[in-house]
Amino acid sequence: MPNHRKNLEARTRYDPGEIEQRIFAEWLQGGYFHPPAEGTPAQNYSVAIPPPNVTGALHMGHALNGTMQDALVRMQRMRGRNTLWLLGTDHASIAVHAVLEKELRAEGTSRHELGREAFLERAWAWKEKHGSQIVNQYKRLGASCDYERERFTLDEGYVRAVYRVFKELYDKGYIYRDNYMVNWDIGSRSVISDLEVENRKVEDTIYFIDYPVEDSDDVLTVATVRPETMLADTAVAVNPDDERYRAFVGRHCILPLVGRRLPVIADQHVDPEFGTGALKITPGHDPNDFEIGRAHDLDEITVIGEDGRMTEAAGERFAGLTVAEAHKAVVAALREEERIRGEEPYVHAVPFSHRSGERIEPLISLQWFCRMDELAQPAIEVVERDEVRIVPDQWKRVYLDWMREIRPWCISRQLWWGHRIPVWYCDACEETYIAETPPERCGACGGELRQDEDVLDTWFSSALWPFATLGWPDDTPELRAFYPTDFLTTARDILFLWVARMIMSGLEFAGDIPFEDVYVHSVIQARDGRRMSKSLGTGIDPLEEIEVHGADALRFGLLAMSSTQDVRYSDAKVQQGRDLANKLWNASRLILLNSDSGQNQPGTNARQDTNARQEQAPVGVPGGTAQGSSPHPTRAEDRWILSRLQRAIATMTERLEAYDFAHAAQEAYRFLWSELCDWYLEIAKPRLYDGEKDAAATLLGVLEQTLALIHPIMPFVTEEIWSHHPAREGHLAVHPFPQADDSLIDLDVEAEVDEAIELTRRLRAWRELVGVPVGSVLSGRVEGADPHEFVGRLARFEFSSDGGDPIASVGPVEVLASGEVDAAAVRERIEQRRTELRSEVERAERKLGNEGFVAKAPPEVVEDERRKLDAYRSELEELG
RNA sequence: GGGCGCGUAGCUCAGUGGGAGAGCGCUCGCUUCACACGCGAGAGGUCGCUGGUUCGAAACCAGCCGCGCCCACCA
Repeated sequence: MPNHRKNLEARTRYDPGEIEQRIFAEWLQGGYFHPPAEGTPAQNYSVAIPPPNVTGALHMGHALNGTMQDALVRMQRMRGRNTLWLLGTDHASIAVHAVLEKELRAEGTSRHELGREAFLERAWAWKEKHGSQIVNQYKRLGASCDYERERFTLDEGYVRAVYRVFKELYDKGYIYRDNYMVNWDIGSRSVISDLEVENRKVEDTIYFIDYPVEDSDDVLTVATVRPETMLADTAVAVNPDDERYRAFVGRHCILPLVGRRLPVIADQHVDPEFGTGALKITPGHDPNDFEIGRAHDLDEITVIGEDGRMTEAAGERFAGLTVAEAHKAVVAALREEERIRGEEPYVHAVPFSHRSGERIEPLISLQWFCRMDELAQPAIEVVERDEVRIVPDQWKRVYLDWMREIRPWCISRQLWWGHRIPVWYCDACEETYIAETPPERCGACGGELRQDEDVLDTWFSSALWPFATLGWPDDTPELRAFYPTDFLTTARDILFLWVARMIMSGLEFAGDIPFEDVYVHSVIQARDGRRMSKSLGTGIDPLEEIEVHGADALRFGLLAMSSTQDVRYSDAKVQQGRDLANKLWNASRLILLNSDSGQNQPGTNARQDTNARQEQAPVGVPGGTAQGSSPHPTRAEDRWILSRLQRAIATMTERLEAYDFAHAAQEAYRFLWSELCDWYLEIAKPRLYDGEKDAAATLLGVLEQTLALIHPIMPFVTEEIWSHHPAREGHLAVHPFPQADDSLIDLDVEAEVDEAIELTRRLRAWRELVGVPVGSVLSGRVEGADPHEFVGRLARFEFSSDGGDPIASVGPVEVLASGEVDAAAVRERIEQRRTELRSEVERAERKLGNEGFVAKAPPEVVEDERRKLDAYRSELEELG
């Protein structure tokens, strides 16, 4: 592959655009992401991706979430585990309706005009055309999902799973149908669950309205922010202990504008301190009043319809008006009758639809519900016992608090795209059938059956994701091999909507927890700290970032900026990732282009003699602990880098396993940049140029391990470089992941080389501080053995024991006078150093003079302080 | 109303009991044969405020100020 080789020689910049797509295709072709359904869940590693909406485009949340999963999945795959990362999409009822109904509106029609069947045809056509978009975008990110096992929540098999679950829950008595107070979303013309409601602060006006008491001149004044709902009032309630109203309980008010007799009832729920202490009761349009109404067996009147307009029951003056119009009209009418005693501005929380953004209309409606208490109990216990571990654990309590207060879940939706409720009604004899497959005719009377019009809440099917995707309810090889999965990554916003429900359904239907760990990651905000959102225009497109900086750069950046708390998107971190990829590329060029035996001239030795190269190359030791041909080199610096590499491997592995991605990324950066490139490569360069085999072997071994170590977070650049490595046998994606080898950690050698590095640093700093020209070589004298060779080379010093006048000392080095050194600057520097040392000595003396410190601090801390003091004193003494 | 989190260098964030850190930005100097997406050297911080615990507090405790989020049927 001469061209391949030439690329390495010619390109001084890593160019992700050229290679990412090619490499991804190679991975797919290798079949690495498509594991056989063999082995046990304990042996295997599996993750189910949080399924993105079919309508979706990859956003930063996906990118972060996907990168985290990919990093862990790749690490486990490299460790040789049979690894499945299951991918698929969610049918997302409401989102698809939003897209299609917008189209229809633009065409001047509506879904109701079109009809259910034609609408669904259109929805499927839309899905076929656009549904693969987001899947392809995950590929751009480098996500190593099993693209051959892609699932969709409306797949035939998945629908069977949903129907099975519905029927079982119904048979157990958990699912039921009831007329109940629901959150009606005017925007989507459907009921939504409590979790899809978002409370916002709203400035309203609170009106104080006089309700005359029957057969008297008395009035009861009630307070309300929604006067239009008074048309549906069926009682007035007061607190039973409220002396002011005790006499009125049992009497009646006359409802203004309507004339209805309203019983005055006593109920604990009424707060005597709030408003007037008298509460108008509207069971049809207020959740609180609904409860009171049911407790007191009050009439439930509906004056607001599902279309958001006033119904006939509102009376002919108001029927047909929108709620807002009715509000004004009722207030005007009450004014006319002089019933309004007062009004005040009032700020309070008002429910809005999370989806459509419209104000929720609470009303009574016939819907399907699922009782949750019994399902919740085991799901509470597994989290209490940490069988499902929620990380970080503050979210454990949030989960438990919510689960312990769980309420029935309204699962029906007045939409068409989704799982149609598997219930059939016989109009002739009023029989009801709940079945997994549609029954032919009514078993009782032989009459025609009509299926329920509604579909299930999308989250009802998402709740089954970890096992339904593996083939449940059938006993499939996939299910046996990969369930339960290992972990789930998610942002906190779907902890209740999705995570809790998966745990409940996993335990109930698949007989086990769906995953062992739940990692709750940060939310990435826009650069200015606002929420990233399409509607605000604050979104940052991950694909654009990939286009500009490369997938590895984005991946590194996202991991590096991630946290357990919200963080602002950091362009700097993505650039850091890009720079790191480039650094790795160039460091690799240095190593690879100079590690062939014989010719070392970069650019002139496009050798094709691969056999020869392999002979001298460090062959990967089986098991993936390749360390070069000589795992225990004799030179200190070689042993130093190997020792440091083991630490980097250990740290990075540990951080990844702890879901601490930011520190894992930082460790990769630190090791590669600061230790390998800044020091070791500079130290080893001359030996590399000289064709010294030990140096080349060490470097090739370190490179191999470094590439493998970093591959989980930056898969593309590492794979590309690996393709140039002489030890390469297959793709890095399935290369053994490095394991820290403690036998290579050498504390003595680390201390020795660190000391030499520190000396180099000090000499360089000293030169700059006293203004020595960059190019000039200074003379230095050292007592005893010379420092390591690289100290003089990198700091531009020549050491000898010959004579000469010392003009300054830097550590163990006496700097000898020369024309390059300005004596005045040196004196100034010495004075500066003296000041530094004096303050250090003073600080240490003060600390050691504190009796409490010496008596109570741990001895090693005190000892450490003494050592430092001695060192400062002796240096000060040397300076005179 | 209840709960959670945050306030550290100009910016974005680490650091949870023993001398304040990173990246970016800034200053100075370098066309050093891997990389200017680079190399070397620097400047920059009363760790929100007030009290307390401790020999020792950015860290632990209490209160306050500011910001954010979640849950909640006071109309």
